[in-house]
Amino acid sequence: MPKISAKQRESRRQQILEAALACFSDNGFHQTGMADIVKRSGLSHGAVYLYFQSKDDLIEALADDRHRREAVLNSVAQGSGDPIEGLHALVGVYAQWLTDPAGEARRRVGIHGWAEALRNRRVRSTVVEGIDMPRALIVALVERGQHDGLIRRDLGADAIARVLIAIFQGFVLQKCWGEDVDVEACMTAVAGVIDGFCTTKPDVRRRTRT
Amino acid sequence: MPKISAKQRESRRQQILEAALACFSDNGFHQTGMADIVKRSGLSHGAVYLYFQSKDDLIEALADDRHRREAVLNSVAQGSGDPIEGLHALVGVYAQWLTDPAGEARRRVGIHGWAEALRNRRVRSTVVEGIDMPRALIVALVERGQHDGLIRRDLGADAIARVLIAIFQGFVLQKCWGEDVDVEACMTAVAGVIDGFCTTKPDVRRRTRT
DNA sequence: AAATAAAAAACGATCAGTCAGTCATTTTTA
DNA sequence: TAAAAATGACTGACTGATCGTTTTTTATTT
Repeated sequence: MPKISAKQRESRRQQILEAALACFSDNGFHQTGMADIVKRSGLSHGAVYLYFQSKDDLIEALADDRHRREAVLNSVAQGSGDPIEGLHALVGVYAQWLTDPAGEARRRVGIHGWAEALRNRRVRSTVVEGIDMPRALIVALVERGQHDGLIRRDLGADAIARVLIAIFQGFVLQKCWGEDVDVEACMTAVAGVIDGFCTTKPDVRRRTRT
Repeated sequence: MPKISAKQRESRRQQILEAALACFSDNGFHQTGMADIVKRSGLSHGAVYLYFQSKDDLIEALADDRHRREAVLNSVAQGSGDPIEGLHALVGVYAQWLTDPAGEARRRVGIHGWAEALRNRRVRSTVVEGIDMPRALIVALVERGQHDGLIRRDLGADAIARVLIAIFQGFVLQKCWGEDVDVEACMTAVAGVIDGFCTTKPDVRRRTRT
C-alpha cells in the first residue's frame, strides 16, 4: 500500500529538517520563508507539507535539541563517584559540544529559539525543559558535594547550577557571534569557578582537561 | 521655520521608540508589524516614517542600549581602588539592573537583538561593541588584581572576563523566560565565582551586598 | 487501474513602505 | 493689522511584493 518505505519516509523527513535547520540557522525563524526551505530541501511546497503540518511545526521540531541532553546524561551518568569530578566532566562535555564545528547550525538555531521562547509558549516549554534536565543533574551533584563537605553549604545548590548553566549559555552567544573566544582558556577559568564553590582550594596547577 | 520645537520633535521620537520597544519586547522584531508600532504610538504610518527611515532603522536604534553601558562605567569608575571590590561592585550593578522591573522590556528586546545579531551585521556590531565595553573594564580590573597578586595568574584575564559576562547573559535569559530565579542567592554564588579566581580564599561569611 | 507521492499553480492574507491630500501654523503681502 | 500664500506636520487609503498554506495536476509505484 505505501509507495515508499518507512525508512525512505524518515529519510525525507530528515532531509526537510536539515534544510530547515540550515535556513533557520542563517536567517532565523521568521526571516526564513517556506520557499527557502523548499528550495534547500530539493522538494516542492506540497511535498514539505506532506511531512509537516505547518512552519510552526518545523520550528518546534527544531527548537528541541535532544542530542545534547542525551550526551550530557550519558557522559555524567557513567562518571566516577566524586561530585567535583562530575562537575568538571560536565564542563568538558559542554566545551566539546561548544567547539564542534558540525554543531554550529544547531547552536545558532538554539539562540533563535531562546528569543522565540519569549513569545511562543510551546517553544518556551521546550527550551526551559531542555535546560531543566542538566540543571537537575548539576543540583544533584552539588548537593552530594555539599553533603560530603566538599562544596560550600552557604551557597544554594540551585544557585550554583544556574550560574554554571548561565556560563554555557553566554559562551554559546559569544561563540556564535564570531568572537575569537579562547575556549580552552575559558574552560580553565570555569574550572576555577568550580574551585570557588569548594570549601577547600585545590592545587592550582591540576588536572589537564580533554 | 520649524513648526515644532526640537524638544517636541525629540519627544515624538521617543514616543515612537517607546512604542517600538514595547512591541518588539512582546513579539520580536520580525513578528512585529509597522502597523503595531503605529497603533501603539498613537500616530500614523506616515508620521512614523517622518522620524525613522525604515523598520530596520528602528531595530538598530533599539538594539543598542547605551543606558546600561553608562551605568556600568559610572558605578565602577567611582569605585575604590581594590580590584576585587570592583568586581563585586560590578556584580551588584548587574544584579540591580537584572531585577529592575522597568527594564524588563529592554532585557527582552536585548535577547531578540542577540538572535538578530546572528544575521544582521550592523546589529551584531552594536551588540558586540556593547559587550566589549564592560569586558575591557573587567579585564583591566582582573589584570590589576593579578599584578597585585590577588588573582590567580594561571587564568587569562580575558577568559575570566568572558566567564563573568557569560554569567550575566545567561541570567538575563533565565530571568526573561519567567523562571523563578533567586537572584540574591545566585549573586552570592557569583561572589563565590570571584572567590574562585582569587589566590587566597577569603572568609566565607563576608560582605553584605546591596 | 488504483493509490499515493511529488510538483505546480494558485489562494487569500499580510507585509513594509508610499503618496496625494488635509489641517494648522507661520510668513508674506497689502 | 488683516487677508493671502506658503510650508511643515500629519493622515490613511493604497501598492506591489511576499507570506504560509491549499488545491489541482502530474508522475510513479503496486
